[in-house]
Amino acid sequence: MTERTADGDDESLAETFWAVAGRLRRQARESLAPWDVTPSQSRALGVLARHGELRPGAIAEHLRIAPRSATEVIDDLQARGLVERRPDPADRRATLVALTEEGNRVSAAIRAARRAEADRFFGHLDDADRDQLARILRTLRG
Amino acid sequence: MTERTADGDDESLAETFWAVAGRLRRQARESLAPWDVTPSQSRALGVLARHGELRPGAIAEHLRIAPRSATEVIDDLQARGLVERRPDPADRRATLVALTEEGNRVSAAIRAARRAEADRFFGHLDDADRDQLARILRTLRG
DNA sequence: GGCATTGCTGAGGTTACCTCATCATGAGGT
DNA sequence: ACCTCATGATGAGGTAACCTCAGCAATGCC
Repeated sequence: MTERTADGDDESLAETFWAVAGRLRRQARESLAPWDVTPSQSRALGVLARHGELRPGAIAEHLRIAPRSATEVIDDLQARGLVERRPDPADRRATLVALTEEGNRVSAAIRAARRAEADRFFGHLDDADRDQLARILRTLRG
Repeated sequence: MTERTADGDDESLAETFWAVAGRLRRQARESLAPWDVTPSQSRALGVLARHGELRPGAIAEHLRIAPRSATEVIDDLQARGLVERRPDPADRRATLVALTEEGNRVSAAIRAARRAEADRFFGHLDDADRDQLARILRTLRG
């Protein structure tokens, strides 16, 4: 049985997975607090930092969320002055989203913080386990 | 580079982890649809099925959420007739939550469905990888 | 009998998603 | 030129799953 403080409930892989997800989510939120940026916003910043200016639809694909949801994230980032929208010269229906100066700065800072956070979180694992985990997760990501 | 359909964004472990979480969440929701039960409700049912009647606070601990949040989940389950509350004879402040007949039936059915879902999801992995993953996640769960 | 503590819940808020409808533009046919 | 369908973004509105903070009743302790 091995009851400890808040359980050993283990059971399914999924169960354990969600427990870990919760922990990670809390920690991510906390580690991003200094910039007043939520986890999903920081993911969007990451995509922009890596790929340069993109259309909302493309951002949605990268984040694997619905286009409408990307609009929302972009709205928030724009409100914080971290990104700006400009018309796409190639298609007047479309919009291009790009990091602002500030967005670049914050994005870089966050990148560092996220790395530290990840180290703190995944640091309990040795290198071999971290590699295993990465490989297995990539398989599951589909 | 290896751009495919919706990216290879890989980057951090955390990033990949969330992508997997999203997929798992969607699939869980879908596989529970026949019973009109949400994932978190099904987790609560699981706890009750495993431990028998419990107080809301204890359920919260098992689920690793705030007590107030457990109240909410229990409300929903009660509204669907899957659990019932009764006064705790040992402490009149407290309440005991127990599965109803229906709750037992549904809980069993869901247990099966969840297993099938997990097989579908984690089935892409061979046994060794599944074990690795379980072990590593348990480490991270803390 | 006071007094802090515990167990639960009301009120209200947040995050991160979703679908569906709408509107402008673009691309293709006739 | 015109009509039609597809596409890009967004408005409106909804949901799940959490949270905190405040309040009430019952307990435990001195």
